[in-house]
Amino acid sequence: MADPPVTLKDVAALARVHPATASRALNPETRLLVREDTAQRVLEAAAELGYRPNTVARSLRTRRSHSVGVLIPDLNNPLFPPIVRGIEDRLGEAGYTPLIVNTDNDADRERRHIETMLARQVDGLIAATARLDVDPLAEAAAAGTPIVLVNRSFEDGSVSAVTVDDRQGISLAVSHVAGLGHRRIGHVAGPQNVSTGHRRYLGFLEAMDALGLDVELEYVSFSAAFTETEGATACAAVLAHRPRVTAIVAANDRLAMGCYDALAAEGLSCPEDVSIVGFNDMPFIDRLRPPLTSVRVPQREIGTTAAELLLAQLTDASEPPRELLLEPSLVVRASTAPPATPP
Amino acid sequence: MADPPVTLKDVAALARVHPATASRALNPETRLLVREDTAQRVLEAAAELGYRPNTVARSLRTRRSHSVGVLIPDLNNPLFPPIVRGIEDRLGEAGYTPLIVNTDNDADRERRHIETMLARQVDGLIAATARLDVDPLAEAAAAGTPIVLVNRSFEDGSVSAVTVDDRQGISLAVSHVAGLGHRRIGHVAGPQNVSTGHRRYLGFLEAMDALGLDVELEYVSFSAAFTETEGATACAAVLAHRPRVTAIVAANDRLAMGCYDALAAEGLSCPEDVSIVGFNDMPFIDRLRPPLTSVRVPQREIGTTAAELLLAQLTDASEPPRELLLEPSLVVRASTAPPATPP
DNA sequence: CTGTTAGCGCATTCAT
DNA sequence: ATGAATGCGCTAACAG
Repeated sequence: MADPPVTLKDVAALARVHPATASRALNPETRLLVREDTAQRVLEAAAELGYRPNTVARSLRTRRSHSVGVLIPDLNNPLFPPIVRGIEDRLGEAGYTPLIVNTDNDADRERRHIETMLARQVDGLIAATARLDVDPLAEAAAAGTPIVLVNRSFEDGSVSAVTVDDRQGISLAVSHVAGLGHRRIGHVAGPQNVSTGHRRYLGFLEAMDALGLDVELEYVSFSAAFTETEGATACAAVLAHRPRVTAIVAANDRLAMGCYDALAAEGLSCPEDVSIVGFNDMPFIDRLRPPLTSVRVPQREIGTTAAELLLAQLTDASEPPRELLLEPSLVVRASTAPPATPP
Repeated sequence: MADPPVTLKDVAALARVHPATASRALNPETRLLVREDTAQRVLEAAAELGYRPNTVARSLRTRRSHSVGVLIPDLNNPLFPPIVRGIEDRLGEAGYTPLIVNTDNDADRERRHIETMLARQVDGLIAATARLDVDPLAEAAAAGTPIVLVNRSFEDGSVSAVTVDDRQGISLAVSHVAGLGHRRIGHVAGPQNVSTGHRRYLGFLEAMDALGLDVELEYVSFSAAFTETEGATACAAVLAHRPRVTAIVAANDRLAMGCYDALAAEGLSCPEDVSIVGFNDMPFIDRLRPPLTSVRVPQREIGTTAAELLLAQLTDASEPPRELLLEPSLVVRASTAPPATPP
């Protein structure tokens, strides 16, 4: 059942060498220090015994765990799994293991998780959490832990970050509906204490301005969370204003779904009465009625890029922090159409 | 920047005790062995220095990593994140950390991941992977690693498992449409080399039989994967047969979505011409047109239960393997209705 | 109740 | 090219 695990010493004994030699032979980095044939003997002995190096012991000795903490708000949000996959795949290539946790964007949870991760001697952190107020991460960063932020950044640029160009994304959305002929364009904004919510709101103002369109304050409504019900509430507020908007850019897909609900409640239809654009291009969003036009973000690439940045820092501690901006794109579907002209 | 980390020895020195005493004072389990006031002194010293126990060193000494490997086919499949959350939350309460990996149901990937996890000295494994053929897990089980299977089980019952009662789930679906008056009921089955696909197919045959309904072989079509396109293909095959089915039970929601496509391609509508039932009750499936009737699986509970079973084994090695069957339920929405009676 | 001693498995000096 | 010695940080067994 549970045989005593095979250790380096066992391998060394079978190969009739000193454990130190076995260690050198087994480690690709140091194999050249060992004579070819003895190295071979060690390898064979290891294979025969089914030797599996004890990563824990190695970490204790080398002070590198080859593990990375990954902080995610909530894996149930379909936005994150692809990012996590990207991180996992890239880290895996480099021999690193991710420790994935959900923080629910809760400062306490986040702090506890960071604490246990540091106790587990993670070599670095990748954080996709989005609080702008309280921030346990900043402490870890200050303590010298290599960190890469995802979808957000620190004001002072002291920490590496990979973000999507939210402003450009919103600009794509606004330009699209403007190009269809819409002039009264509303915005169902996300919560402003979340970085994406805030940036997309700013992006909306900018984009409208750049196109020479006026932003009616009544055409902008803020939601308290990225949920359908919040989206519906905010959208209803926008729809109440006259003359009514003919297009709404939502700060994300779930808010956009809420917009669908609000339209339905008003007896309006999309895109005939109001065009809707979402953000994120969630899985299955193309199966809504109507299929949602949405800004696509390169989620997997976000993950691989973040891992890449972190690996660079882990490999070379002198690597300076870098901020990368990834490009979104627009996926046009059936929720947007030219505005109806009064008969 | 990177101060030398605070060790137990530092704490002991400040508290003017031996490191072993400090260790005892810091560990809740052994604190009672230390006099109240000295324990207090140690705690204060630890707090003052910001001591953080080195989990790696502890693991090496105690031979317990307090970590658990979690093998998931693919986090992008919305079925799994809730399960993972359940696992994470329950394990976390007990002081365990999950190591989550995606296997893509690929035997090689799975084997590699298991290998690195064992090298990292995980105390046990939770596996939600579903291959019925090749199986790297069995080896680990044989080697004495505590394992809990999710959504599948070994034939011999030698390993703990928590599964959903697929047969009952399908039975709920079949009974529902039968209760609406349907008699010609089809099944878009999943791949038969995946446990859920196979069990749901058997469940369909059983349920039909139990209701005294005949299974026309032409009303059953097997898909090669749980995807929309496969579902559409399989569904088209079923629809081709005359007299046409009036209801279809799909082996999961994505296949059901494919059924929607196939119906649309035939100019048929749901539920007027054909009722459709899915399985899993995926997020946002209620927002399809029509909202899909589906068998709901208690995903989070699957996770917590699996964690519970594993913790029991970790706490007491003599704990025998147990197989738990969780109950699904039916969520009725608008994709099912009584069959149309010919005018 | 506390100090002493020892060693978990490994990688890295330093000798030879 | 290999062996010997040492210690990463911690906890368990044994004294006292």
